[in-house]
Amino acid sequence: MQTLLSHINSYHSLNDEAQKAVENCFEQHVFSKNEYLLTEGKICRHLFFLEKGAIRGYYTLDGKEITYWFGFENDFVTSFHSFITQQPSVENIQFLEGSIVWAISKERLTRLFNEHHEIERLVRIAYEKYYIRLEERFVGAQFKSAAERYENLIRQSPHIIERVSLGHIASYLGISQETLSRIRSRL
Amino acid sequence: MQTLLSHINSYHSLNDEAQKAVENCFEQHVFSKNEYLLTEGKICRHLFFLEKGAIRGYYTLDGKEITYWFGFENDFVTSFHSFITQQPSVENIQFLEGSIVWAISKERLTRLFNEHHEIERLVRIAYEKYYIRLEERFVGAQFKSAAERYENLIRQSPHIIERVSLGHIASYLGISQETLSRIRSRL
DNA sequence: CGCCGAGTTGAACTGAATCAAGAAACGTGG
DNA sequence: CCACGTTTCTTGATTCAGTTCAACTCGGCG
Repeated sequence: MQTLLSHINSYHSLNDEAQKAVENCFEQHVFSKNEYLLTEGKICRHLFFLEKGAIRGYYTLDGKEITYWFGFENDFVTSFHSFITQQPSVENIQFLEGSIVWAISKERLTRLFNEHHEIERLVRIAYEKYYIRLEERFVGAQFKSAAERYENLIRQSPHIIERVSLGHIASYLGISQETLSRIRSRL
Repeated sequence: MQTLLSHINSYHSLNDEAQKAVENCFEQHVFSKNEYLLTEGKICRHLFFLEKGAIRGYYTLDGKEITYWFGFENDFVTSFHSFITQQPSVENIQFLEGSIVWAISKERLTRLFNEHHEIERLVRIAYEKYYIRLEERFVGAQFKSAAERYENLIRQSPHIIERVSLGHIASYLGISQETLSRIRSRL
C-alpha cells in the first residue's frame, strides 16, 4: 500500500484525508504466473495498480495472440476501453509473473471523485501522462522501422528483455518473432 | 460560443455557474486557410476548440511533412505534449480551411479547475474519450494493413475526402501518396 | 534420455516505398 | 475567358523491409 501511495504522490500529492480514503478503497490481491486478470468478453469493473510483477494485455486475431501492452511495477492497469465504457472487453490481461496488485472498483472510484476533488485531479493528471506515452508509441508504430522501435524499447526499458519472452516483445513491437531475432543478431 | 457549450454539455453537463465561468474564459479567434496555430519550437500555451473549419498537426522528418492528426468541427485541439509539459512543440498546427476557434490559456484552465470541480471532471471525461480514440488508432497503425486503415477512415469520416488532400490523408494513414492512390483505384 | 518450448537461421514471397513520368485540376494574371 | 504555371493525383517499374513457411539448435525438465 505504501508503494501505491508514494506512487500516487509522485503524480500529485494528496492531503491526509484523501490518502486515507484511497487506503480504504483499494484491496490487495495476489496472482501467480499465467493467471488472468481479465478475459475477453468480460466487463472490466476495476482499476488495478501493479505493485510487483509483470502483466500483458493481448487480443486474438486470426487465431494469433497480439500482445499490445505490458505492465510492470508502479503501473496502473485495466482494460481501458472496457473500464471506461463498461462494455465487454476485447482483450485479455494475463500475468507474466507472480504479482501483487491493488484493485478499486469503478463505483468506488466514482465515489472517491465525488468526495475528493483532489483525487479526480490526480486521475486527470495521470491520464495526461498516459496519453503522452500512448501518443509516442503511436508515432513509433506508424512512422518508425522495426529496428528503430526495438532500439527505442531497449533504451526505455532495458530490463524488459530479461522478463518478457521474445515472442511477446515482437508482438508488442508489431513485428514477427523471426524479424526481431534477426534484428537482434545484427546488434 | 453556443456550439462550445453544447459540445461540452454532451460530455458532461455543467451547472450554470460553471458554464458562465467557461464563457468568460474562452476567446474567439478567426484564422484563414494555411495560417498556423502553432509552429515547431514554440510552447503551446492554449487549448483550442474548433467551432468551424479544419486543421492538421504535422512534424517534419527528413524534410518531409508527416501529418498525424486532423481536427474538424467540435474537436478540441492543441499540441498535447507541449501544452501538458510546457516544453517546446515538435509539431506544427496549420489550418486547412478558414476557421473559427475558441481559445483558453493553460493558466485560466488551471484556475477553472481550482474553482470548479465540475470542469476538472469534464476534462477528465474528455481525456477518456480522446484516449480511447488514440488507442484505436494505435491498434490500427500497428496491426492493420494500409487498405484496412483507409477503409476504416472512410467509414468513420466519409466527409474527410472532400476536405483534405490525398497527400495529407496518406501521411495520416502512414502510407505514401502513391499507395493510397492505388488503393483507391482498386475500390 | 527424449520431449518441448523458445529462439535462430534460411529461402521464397509480398505489401508498400521509392523513383520517375505523365495527366488532371486549380488559380492567377493578362 | 483563355493560357500558363503550379499543385495534386495517377500509373508504371524497380527495390526493399518484413512476412511466412520450414527446418534446425539449444537448454530445461519429466
